[in-house]
Amino acid sequence: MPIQSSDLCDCRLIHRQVVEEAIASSLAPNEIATLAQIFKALADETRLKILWALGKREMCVCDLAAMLGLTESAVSHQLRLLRNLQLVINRRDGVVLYYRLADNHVSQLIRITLDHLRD
Amino acid sequence: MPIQSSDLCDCRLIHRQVVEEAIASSLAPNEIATLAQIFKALADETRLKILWALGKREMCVCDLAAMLGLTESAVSHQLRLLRNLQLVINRRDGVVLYYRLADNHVSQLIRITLDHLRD
DNA sequence: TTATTATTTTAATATATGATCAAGTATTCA
DNA sequence: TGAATACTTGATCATATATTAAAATAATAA
Repeated sequence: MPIQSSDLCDCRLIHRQVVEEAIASSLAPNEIATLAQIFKALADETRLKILWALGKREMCVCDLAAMLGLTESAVSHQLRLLRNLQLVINRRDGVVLYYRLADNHVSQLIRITLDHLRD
Repeated sequence: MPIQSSDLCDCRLIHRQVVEEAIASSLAPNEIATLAQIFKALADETRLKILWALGKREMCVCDLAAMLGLTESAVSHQLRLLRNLQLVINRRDGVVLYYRLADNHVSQLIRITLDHLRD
């Protein structure tokens, strides 16, 4: 089914083949969605600070709240988001929940991006 | 100036030293801000698709709009955001503006993140 | 100059998001 | 059992964001 310029935008389609190739080599919808989710998780200063801190050692919610100067509730909400994306996991010791990174992928991503910024 | 638990959160400060070390090894505010900005740019499906496509070749606004099934205006708004962050640059050829990636850092980031997702 | 095309910009709107407050749950210990 | 502690959850509010529509710019060609 050929691309109809009228379907696509209100200007003349300048480079039809370029558009077709771009569509052909585009990422799968679920890949785009997952990528966006991961980057969204990193696109907030509070979550970045949490992830950076957990990259060094595990911490409980109260410690994170103290570090960030936020309520435990605010931190807990963010941790839930990170938990749902399986970026962090926790272990319980009595009443205390200790959070840590699920793996080192996120740490790596932050570090790589930092390196890019710094030059 | 020592950390006062009353300043920090409404629970007892469980691991004072952990908090102090976390604060000491935290990223600079401007680094956090810039990181968040970069990840925000990547945290949107439209912008991801644009960046992915521009990673292969330069494209004009109309082509991108056609590829995405969006208005040129919507694409132009996103391109301005990416331009402001110096992630993309453009060149003019007559009436047409061709956009391309400013460098390959962003492409790398997306590729690295994709690799992480895939395993 | 005037018309046309490609793009940008401004304003408006609808949705998403982050923090707070208040209430609820889970675990420990007296 | 009941109080205290650590944390979670749900509701609310204010702000941020993505898209659209309409008007404005910029370059070209007639």
